Amino acid sequence: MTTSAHPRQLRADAARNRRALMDAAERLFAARGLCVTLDDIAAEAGVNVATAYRHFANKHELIAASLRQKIDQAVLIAEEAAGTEDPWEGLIQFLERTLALMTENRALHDVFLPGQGGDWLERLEERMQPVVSHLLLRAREAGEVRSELEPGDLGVALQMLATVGDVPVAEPPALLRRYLELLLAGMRPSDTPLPGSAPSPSEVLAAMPEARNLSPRLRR
Amino acid sequence: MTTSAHPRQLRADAARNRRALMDAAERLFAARGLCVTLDDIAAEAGVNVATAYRHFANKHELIAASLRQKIDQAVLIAEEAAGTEDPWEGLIQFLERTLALMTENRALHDVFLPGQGGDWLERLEERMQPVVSHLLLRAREAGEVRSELEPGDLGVALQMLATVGDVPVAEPPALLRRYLELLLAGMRPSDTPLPGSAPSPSEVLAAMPEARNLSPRLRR
Amino acid sequence: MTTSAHPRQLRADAARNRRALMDAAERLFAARGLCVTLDDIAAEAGVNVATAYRHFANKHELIAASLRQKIDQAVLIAEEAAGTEDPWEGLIQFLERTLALMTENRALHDVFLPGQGGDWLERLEERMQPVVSHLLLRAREAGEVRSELEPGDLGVALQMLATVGDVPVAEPPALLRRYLELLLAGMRPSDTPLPGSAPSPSEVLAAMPEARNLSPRLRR
Amino acid sequence: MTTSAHPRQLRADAARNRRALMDAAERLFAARGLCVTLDDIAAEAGVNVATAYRHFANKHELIAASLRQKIDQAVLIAEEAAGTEDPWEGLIQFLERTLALMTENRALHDVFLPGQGGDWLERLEERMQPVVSHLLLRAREAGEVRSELEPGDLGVALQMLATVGDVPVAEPPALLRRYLELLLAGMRPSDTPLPGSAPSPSEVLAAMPEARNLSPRLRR
DNA sequence: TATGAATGAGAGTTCATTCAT
DNA sequence: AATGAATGAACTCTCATTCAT
Repeated sequence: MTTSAHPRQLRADAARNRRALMDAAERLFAARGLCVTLDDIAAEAGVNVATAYRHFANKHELIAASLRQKIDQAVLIAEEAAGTEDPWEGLIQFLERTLALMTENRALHDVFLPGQGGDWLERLEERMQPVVSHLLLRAREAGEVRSELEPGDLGVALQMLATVGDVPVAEPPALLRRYLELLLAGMRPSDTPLPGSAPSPSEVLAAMPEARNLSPRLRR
Repeated sequence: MTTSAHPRQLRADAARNRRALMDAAERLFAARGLCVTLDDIAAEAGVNVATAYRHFANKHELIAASLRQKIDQAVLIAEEAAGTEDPWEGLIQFLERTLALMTENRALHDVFLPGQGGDWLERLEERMQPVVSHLLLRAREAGEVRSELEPGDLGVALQMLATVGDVPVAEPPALLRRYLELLLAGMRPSDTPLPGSAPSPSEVLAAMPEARNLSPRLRR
Repeated sequence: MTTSAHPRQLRADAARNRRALMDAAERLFAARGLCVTLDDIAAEAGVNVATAYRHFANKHELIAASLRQKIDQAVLIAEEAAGTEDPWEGLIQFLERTLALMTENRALHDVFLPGQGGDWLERLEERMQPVVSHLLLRAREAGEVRSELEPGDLGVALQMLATVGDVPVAEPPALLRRYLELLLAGMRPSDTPLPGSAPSPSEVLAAMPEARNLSPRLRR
Repeated sequence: MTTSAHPRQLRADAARNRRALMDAAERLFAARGLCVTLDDIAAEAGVNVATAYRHFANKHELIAASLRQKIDQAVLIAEEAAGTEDPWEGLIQFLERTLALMTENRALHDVFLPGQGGDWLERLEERMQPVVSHLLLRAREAGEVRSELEPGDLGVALQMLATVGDVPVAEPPALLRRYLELLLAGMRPSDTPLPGSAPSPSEVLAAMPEARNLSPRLRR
């Protein structure tokens, strides 16, 4: 029922609509969370709901698309951080900027994802994994962080820090900085190694979504 | 009519139903979050929805009652931890057990709180604050943790760790343990002090609620 | 299921409760119309809803009982008016005082009555009919009113005037007086007789109820 | 979204549905009063409730729309009556035809009107006032009615007569005619003037509504 | 292809009435 | 006889999704 095999190139107006929808979704998700109505998003984009359904099979898909976009930015951030001279600074920069990206959009860390959207998660993993691994290995080899620290740990750290963004204080960035510092301190080499092992990147990703904030309707 | 003003003694069957409702609510909240419908809760409890409304003025009240219960347990945990010999062990025990409590019930960390229910939050703060302060001061004075660590930091740490509970791994407790250890390492005395300052306990509490997972209907 | 054949004499406390319920009903109906809940009435009376159901088979019965009471007063008013010296003054007095009774209680003229309650209507008719007839005949014979005026016309006149009570003016009685006077002027002997004929008293009574203001629930 | 802001041209099927809804509403309001449920109206119209909500923001809006329609007809009637040769006949025609309109639809005289809908009431007054004034002044100047009769009196007269429509007789029009005649007789010039003064038109209008027959839910 | 319109399946809440103590 | 508690059937309104133009 969906446009079987979208041609690579959309008609100009269709592409414009798609973009308008994604932008609207990003704005509204960021402002009001995932519970905004598709009607609202369509209205914000200046198109009809049905048009939204021509571009996205359902609300999940639109959310996924909105996130995918953010994720592209995240990959970029990681790559830039990996290009830094100092391994330790690179790590910090990666965490800080990714965090900023996440907290800009509340949808990004209380998000969704059931079943089918999974593919983009995997593609994310493919792209993210090598650069984050590199970022971390560099730091490990330079003796800046504990040797048992794994890429998955960084993902969890980001998730945990994103949580801090919900605390209503006057200076959110300062608060984030405080707990980032706390975690960084914990990551430093130590005599007592961390127990257990990090989750795999795909497990971390599966957590991010975690279906929070979806209306019951979508849980089914 | 409301929860608070209930007569001292309920009739046997009413008490049974009330208990069944709270248990059902706890189970479903824990399993599916706060977005479960009252119909579902009532069904799970084996009573009619209207019965739920006899016991709780509205959905908020039921949620509040369910949480209040958990919170009593949390206070107890903190008190027991404060009774421990070793300050460091006490801190660990407090964090571990509170965390277990929180992860048992997903409602507890994506919870709510609109308007009038606010009173119990404050009562929680009143009861929790002194014992947690004591717990932390002891550890600080014993030189076990950084001197700039404040009670609010423990609250944030709990929130962050609760997030970890959402990561879908085979051994959730092991994962929690890993990141608890990471945070504990970060809390140890250090030459580079943490920047900024901790949020006040009431800010931390206000974050816990954060209206996540409430059905849009209840957001109003 | 109802107390089959209530003994003439109720137990003292039962009688007290019945009275309390009727009084409460009268107060609340007068103040808020027939849409008040039985729970509210019971609460106002200081008893439980179930007690209300012991005394009255359903809400209709309570309403009926509440009205019956008013109607007894109406009969009394008619009898006193019939005892007046001047026929014309008697008529006026009857209309004025009955009107006052009706407007005191908004339930009385936007009231109800489905099926079974009908018996009291008939008993009302039996008692009211002769005295009103007498009141009117006297006035007709004295040449004070048109000869084609019938008892039913007075009923209709009362209904119409009661409507006036709903107009929100500073001086409701003055307004009533104005239209009473208008109707009285119309009732005076005239060369052009009124067309048609008056409804029978029972038709007038059936109109009074007229099921206005009953919640859909009761319409069934 | 609301009625008022509808695009000039509805699509054919939407217009059909809108019409069906208004017709159904008119039928059911006329037959059972304003307490009918939207579900019932939608069912009668052969559409889903949600469709009703697409056309009318809520029950109030539907009621208002239904009445507005009737009111347009009422203004037309008044204008035609004002165009009559004979002042007295014009007055009679106005009352008779308006009455017929009102009794056709019981919603019209036990109607409502909360808050924002108020504008149409005022617009009604603006349109109705001048023509009714003219109608009455003509008759007064021609010596056909008492000189103290005011426009507001006609409004009250209509309300009172509409009440008569509730009396369940074989020939309702004949009954109405009888009491119309009674009131007309009372309006004729007389030596004893009417006491008090007429309510203002807006007071009369405020009475028409009077929130009768609205389901408790809507009373809020 | 994009739109306006329609829809079914709830969600939260209320109330007349009945059951069990 | 009176109560506390329970209930089922509504009622208003919403939303993700599909149909028809």
